[in-house]
Amino acid sequence: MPTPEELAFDAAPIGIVLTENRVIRTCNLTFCALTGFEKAALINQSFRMLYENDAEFDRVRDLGLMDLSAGREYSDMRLLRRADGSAIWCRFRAQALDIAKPLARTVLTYAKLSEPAGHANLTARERDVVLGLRAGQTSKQIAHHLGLSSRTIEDVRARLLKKFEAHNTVEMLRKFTNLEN
Amino acid sequence: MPTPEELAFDAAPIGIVLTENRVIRTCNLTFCALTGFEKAALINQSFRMLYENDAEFDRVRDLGLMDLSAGREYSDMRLLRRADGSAIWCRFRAQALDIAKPLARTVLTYAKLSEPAGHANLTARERDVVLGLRAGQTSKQIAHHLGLSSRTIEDVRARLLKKFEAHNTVEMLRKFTNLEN
DNA sequence: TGACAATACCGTATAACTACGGTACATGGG
DNA sequence: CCCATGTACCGTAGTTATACGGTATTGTCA
Repeated sequence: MPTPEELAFDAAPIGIVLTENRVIRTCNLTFCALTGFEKAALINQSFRMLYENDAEFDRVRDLGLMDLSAGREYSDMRLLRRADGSAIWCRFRAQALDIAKPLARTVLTYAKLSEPAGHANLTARERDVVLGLRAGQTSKQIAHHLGLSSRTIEDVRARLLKKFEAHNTVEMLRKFTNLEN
Repeated sequence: MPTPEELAFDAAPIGIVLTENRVIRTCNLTFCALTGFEKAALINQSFRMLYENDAEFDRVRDLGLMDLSAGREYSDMRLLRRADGSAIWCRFRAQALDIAKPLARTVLTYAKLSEPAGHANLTARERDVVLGLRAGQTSKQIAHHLGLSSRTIEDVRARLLKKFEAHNTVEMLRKFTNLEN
């Protein structure tokens, strides 16, 4: 009988790995499915097995150390080597448990990159403006907040109205909220 | 003394939530930090508390049902409401534990959208080409595989060389691998 | 040597996003 | 009634990515 935490860990929509000094201590089923390895083939193995060669393995080590040592998460796009030798693009995230010894215990997540991202694929600027609109700000207020011309905000708003096939902001925000109809 | 799975669950670089019929059964510390709520304030509460209003809550329910019922993960970009009333943009992912009853037990993940994404911010097309190059394919072979002109692949390769400040493919792939120097 | 590959340029073209200028019109509140 | 706001157009301009055409040079391998 698994605990709720174990359930969530194993069935999470992304791959999760706990490493100790770059040795895999545990991983979830999603990570096994991503890599194509059995869980037993991963546990207590060096992460080296998921890299092409020693050089690659050595170089990635120092990659996010600065962020991890500062308690920040580290993230990049990288390839995950699968059991059959193929590789898939993933969004990689890492978080250190002890910022004094970042590699002593690290939690890594791998999420397959799908890119089209589905329904509302908003740009960073569009997300800025949606945030302002939801807060009830006028174009001029949003513009001031972002250091832009209010004219530009109106352009972004027009693009948002078009993307959501809405005729006014209220309708757009409603359609945004349910992301469908 | 937490198990390795509990450690990985709590310290994962993304927020993880287990819901049962849209009631939060458990979540990790990262999700608490994202929302600004204490864990005790979230457990056994309806997910409703993380939405602006009932209408929004009702509408998002059916959003990814088709994917979840098919055993696929569902993913979109959405806002997460925080305890202080502010909202942050997240990459949202959902996976059903039982595809017959998708909402009975669902694991949700929330990852803050940072966008610049760090070091090598490759486009989908650039990732296609990197995959081919790593497999030792020539431009013509990659082009054929992607249904494009080999000339276009050469353009993408040129862009990759520029992005990585490399003078040839081998150097580029080396710099790509360690994502730094 | 001759074919093929990679690199390095030249050019064109389209699309999306960003950012700004102007004008016009409707609507609602002080 | 005026002014602010939102919506809807017109325009320009720059960037990036995509996709393709050409040519030229170098280098390697059979």
